Amino acid sequence: MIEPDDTDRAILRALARDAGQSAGALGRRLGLSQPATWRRIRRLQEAGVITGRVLDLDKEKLGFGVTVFLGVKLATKGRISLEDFERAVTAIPEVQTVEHVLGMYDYRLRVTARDLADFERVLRRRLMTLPGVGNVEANVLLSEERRPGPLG
Amino acid sequence: MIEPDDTDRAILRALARDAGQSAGALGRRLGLSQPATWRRIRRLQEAGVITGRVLDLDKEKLGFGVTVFLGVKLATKGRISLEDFERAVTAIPEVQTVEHVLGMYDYRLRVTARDLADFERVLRRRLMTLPGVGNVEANVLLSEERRPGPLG
DNA sequence: TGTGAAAAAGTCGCGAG
DNA sequence: CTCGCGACTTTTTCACA
Repeated sequence: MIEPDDTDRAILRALARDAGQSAGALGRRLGLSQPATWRRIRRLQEAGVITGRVLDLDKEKLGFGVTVFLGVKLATKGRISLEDFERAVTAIPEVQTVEHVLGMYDYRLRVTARDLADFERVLRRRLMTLPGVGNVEANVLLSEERRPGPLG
Repeated sequence: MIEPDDTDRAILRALARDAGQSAGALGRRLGLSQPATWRRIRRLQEAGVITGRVLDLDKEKLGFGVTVFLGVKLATKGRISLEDFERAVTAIPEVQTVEHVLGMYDYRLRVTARDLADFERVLRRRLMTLPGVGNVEANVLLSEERRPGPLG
């Protein structure tokens, strides 16, 4: 575990809001020179704290208006079963996120489809036929708000 | 809804993998000139398809080793109740994501804490006291894999 | 759309605190 | 060990064909 100081935290906080801003503008706001700011960002990258920059896309405008969360309970839970399930679910392009969890479900999936008819197709032909699936529960996404998190 | 062509989709696909790469390098790979690539990116931004660039952080290295998903069922579901709940939950810094969903639960929350003891504190003092909460179900995150999604 | 150029940002080395 | 300064490189951004 790494120990970023307050300045690093301020940088992460700012970049978490908008990763597109320049190190110079950020440094000016923090009273730091551009190279110093840039060096800290790179240090955070090399330390593995920043693992990457990702695009935030409006999926509705791309024609994917339906997002469904699936809670999956496996029927058989040997090690082979877990690996089989993960390999099979990873091959489904509509699955955006695979979360292995502890609790009422074994896996939680985030699935994106063009519409409900498209989702039904994915559900019936790909998801329900996944190896080892016991019970499946679905929640349709109405709206979502992402927040900075504890370090923000 | 927007109609991006194949080139736009290739750009989005590439940027979804790594939003940090330059328009020039991307254009070279796609056989497009640098300004043309950049103009397409900016057009996608202005069209609202690209809503932002976000940092991908390793929360464990920042001392937040525990992520828990909460499924929340409200006891009372009037419009006022929803707004009260959303306002209260948004004020909790440990809550990273608030998803309003349809199904077995009314809301799904992604909560980050330093460890299980810290999570218990948040759960007892902040989450269980949220207005209108009926039933709460928790899943502890073991591992997570994000995939490019349908357009990737 | 491509080409070429200006402006801005990123990158590295050096000396100071 | 980190900062700031200056030079150098790359990228972004714009004007024009």
